[in-house]
Amino acid sequence: MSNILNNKKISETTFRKEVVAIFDKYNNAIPLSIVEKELKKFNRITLYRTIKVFLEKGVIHEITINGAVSNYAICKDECDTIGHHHQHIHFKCTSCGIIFCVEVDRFPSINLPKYKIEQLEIQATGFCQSCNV
Amino acid sequence: MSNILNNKKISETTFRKEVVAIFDKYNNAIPLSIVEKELKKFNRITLYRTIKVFLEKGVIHEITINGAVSNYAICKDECDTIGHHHQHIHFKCTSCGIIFCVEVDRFPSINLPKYKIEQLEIQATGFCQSCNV
DNA sequence: GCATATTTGCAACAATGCTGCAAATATAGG
DNA sequence: CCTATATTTGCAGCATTGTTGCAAATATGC
Repeated sequence: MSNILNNKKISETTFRKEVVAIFDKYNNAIPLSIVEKELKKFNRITLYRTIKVFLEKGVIHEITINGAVSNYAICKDECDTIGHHHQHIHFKCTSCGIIFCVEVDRFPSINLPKYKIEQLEIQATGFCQSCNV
Repeated sequence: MSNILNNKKISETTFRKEVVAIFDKYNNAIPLSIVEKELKKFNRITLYRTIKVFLEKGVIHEITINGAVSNYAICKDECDTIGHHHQHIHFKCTSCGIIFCVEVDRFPSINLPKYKIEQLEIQATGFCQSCNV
């Protein structure tokens, strides 16, 4: 269990460590409402600011599928202040609603003649293993 | 210029026709703020409800990239109450901020062993033709 | 052209998110 | 380990975004 806050040069506070622990506990993306419920002592403003800092510093990344509420997940890859560089797919189960970050062998590449693509984000919806019975 | 409201069995009102005309005018996706500015007589609540109906009936589709404000674009494909079925890519220019629906020759397909994919949404960011100089 | 169904607009409210400022906490240097 | 400085937290208050109930206005079907 590496110290992600130290690694990303973010000062360690009780609150931030607690938030990181919550993200570590889940192996899927979660919305702020879940973070709120898991926090013992919860302050809306501080949470918003924490999330903002985490996003900027590459601790977590944001997943917004189809206008629904944003979900967040720990960045496993080498993300930093410069940017996020994910090569996984965001999968949302239409049955249970959970959003997963799914690693994939070969990440598709796309070429658009008139556009210069710098980042690709692939969002899939369907049924997860638990719901696909 | 087909009558999209009639086709999708939505009653025609002055307001709705005006909103459709605004979407027709742009050949890229636009946020609600632009729709508001283009409307002569603009009522927030009615606009929200109109957008909701248009989304449900498959007149427009929603594009949310990276937690930013949602953009909307006319559905060119066969979308209806059952669902949206797009085979194009959503491209956001990081320079001008405009979001385009870009048709592509072969739309990628992805296979995830543990998941059953029903829909794929591909979002690209980078530079559009105008900004890539 | 009229009766019915749908849509619009108002008031009021709910959820989400941001800012300034003072108190509390963390970090760096000795 | 202790102090000075920098950073973070929490409060009050506000801005934006989106929703609901209800009555008036408008559209549709016959």
